[in-house]
Amino acid sequence: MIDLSWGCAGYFPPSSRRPAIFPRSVPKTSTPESQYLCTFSSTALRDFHSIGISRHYEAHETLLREGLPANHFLIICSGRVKLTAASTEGRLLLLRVAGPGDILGLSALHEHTLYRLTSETLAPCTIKSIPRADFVRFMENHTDVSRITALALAREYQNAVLTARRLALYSSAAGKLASTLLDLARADEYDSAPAHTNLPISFLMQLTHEDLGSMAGLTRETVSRLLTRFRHEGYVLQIHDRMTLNHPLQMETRYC
Amino acid sequence: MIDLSWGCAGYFPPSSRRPAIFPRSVPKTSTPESQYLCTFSSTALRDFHSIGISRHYEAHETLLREGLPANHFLIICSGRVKLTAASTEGRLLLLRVAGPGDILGLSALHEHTLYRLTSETLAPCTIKSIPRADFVRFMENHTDVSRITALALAREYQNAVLTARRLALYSSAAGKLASTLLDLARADEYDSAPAHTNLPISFLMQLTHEDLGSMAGLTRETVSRLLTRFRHEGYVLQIHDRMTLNHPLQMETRYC
DNA sequence: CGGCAGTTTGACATTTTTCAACTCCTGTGG
DNA sequence: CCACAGGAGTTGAAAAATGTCAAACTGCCG
Repeated sequence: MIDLSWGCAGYFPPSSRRPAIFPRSVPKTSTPESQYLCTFSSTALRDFHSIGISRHYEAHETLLREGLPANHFLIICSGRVKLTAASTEGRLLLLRVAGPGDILGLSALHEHTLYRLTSETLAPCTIKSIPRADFVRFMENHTDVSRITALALAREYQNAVLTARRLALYSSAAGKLASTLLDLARADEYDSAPAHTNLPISFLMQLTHEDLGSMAGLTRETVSRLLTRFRHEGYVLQIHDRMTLNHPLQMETRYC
Repeated sequence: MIDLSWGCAGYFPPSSRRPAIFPRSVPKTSTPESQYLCTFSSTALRDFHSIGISRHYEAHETLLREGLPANHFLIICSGRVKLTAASTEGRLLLLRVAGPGDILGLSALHEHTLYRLTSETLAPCTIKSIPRADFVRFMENHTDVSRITALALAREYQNAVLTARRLALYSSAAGKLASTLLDLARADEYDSAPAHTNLPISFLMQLTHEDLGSMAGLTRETVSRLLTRFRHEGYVLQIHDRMTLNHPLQMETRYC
């Protein structure tokens, strides 16, 4: 019998006052070709529960810290985790918000390296921690785990490239913010559909202006100003936590 | 007998007038634990030559193009390749210069995706092209290939994160350029040594100001101005193609 | 020698950051 | 129940920095 106590159910606690949950939808169908560790699609993963230690974390706890030796992999079973990099002066870069099935500490694939990102829970989380050596052995014994890990890494890589792109290529603040919003919306709405339609996209915006600034490389005030501008221009409609991008394509061609 | 025609010798053609080669030193010792496909350390790689097609490329040819379907992996056997992303207005982001042993097109790990970067030869190159499906099968049959690919991906990931960090966290142009130079120097000098000493670091700077600008997210003119400033302040010494960072640590704390 | 690619420098314009003040909302504790 | 503190969002004005445009300089190669 497969241990499902790691179940990656789609349930998330009601959003607290402090926003900060950016929901990436859980894969709709758990196909046999699943890309996520916690979905247990493969028989090879049956002994997944035999390694590592699972733990529950409260919101706003730090899991990994940038600069410390990378000796563990963490697998998110439930909850949301913020991945950031910090500068000495307190400036932050928010790379992404990870969810169930995501693997943290992938830097640890290389021996004797340091974590490059800090990860911090946004909501209560269940997270499995696996020592580097164990996970590497686990990977080598199970082709599937290997594949799933590679895919996770590839996702992280793509995301990092996208972030770098955004920061470097869009010289204007408006471009950076617009591209950030579009990425968030598309990541949320379609988890796989690549088609860029011009239909309005609606999604739960649970990041603060400050968080958005950290993603786009802007200050809080600039984000605020730009959002009101986008609103006036009809690109953005926001009701409470729900943000709608009315003309995604126009917005993209106009600013990006 | 192992086919060594893919040999990743450390030979690079004399630098052409147009600089642009950023030499990352080839791993000094080919340990049994080698991290590079082309070193043939593993017996499992003996049939590496049986798949894919090898080809020679001249300088300034385009190998992969951003936005096209990702259906091949390329493995650099010799030469240098520039990885860039472009915006619609012609702005460029130079993510890194890849060398022998590096794998291009890693986006292709996910099915039905597009290349996210354009790769372009900087010098004459020998490059092996492997269709997606073949390489994936190859990976699944050989644990070592799988491991090496994962490590390559992890390197790309780290690099992308570093780039994003640089672009987002160092708000001043000086910070961005300084960090770029430090990264280049350290990647060149020590391929593995993580120790950040304060000894002068000297390396072959074969990137144009424009290339540097593309890495740091700055314009050519700004790079020029900053370099003269660094020179006056004694941080940088440049004789022809050889650049020396005299006080790496001071430079880092001063600007980064 | 001419031409080209890369570099340097100046003046200027534009943009975003910075600093500061103010509002709104929520959760807490008296 | 109310007052208050604190986080988040908004807005304004001024400052600082980089981007833009333009022109001249350098060294190399044919």
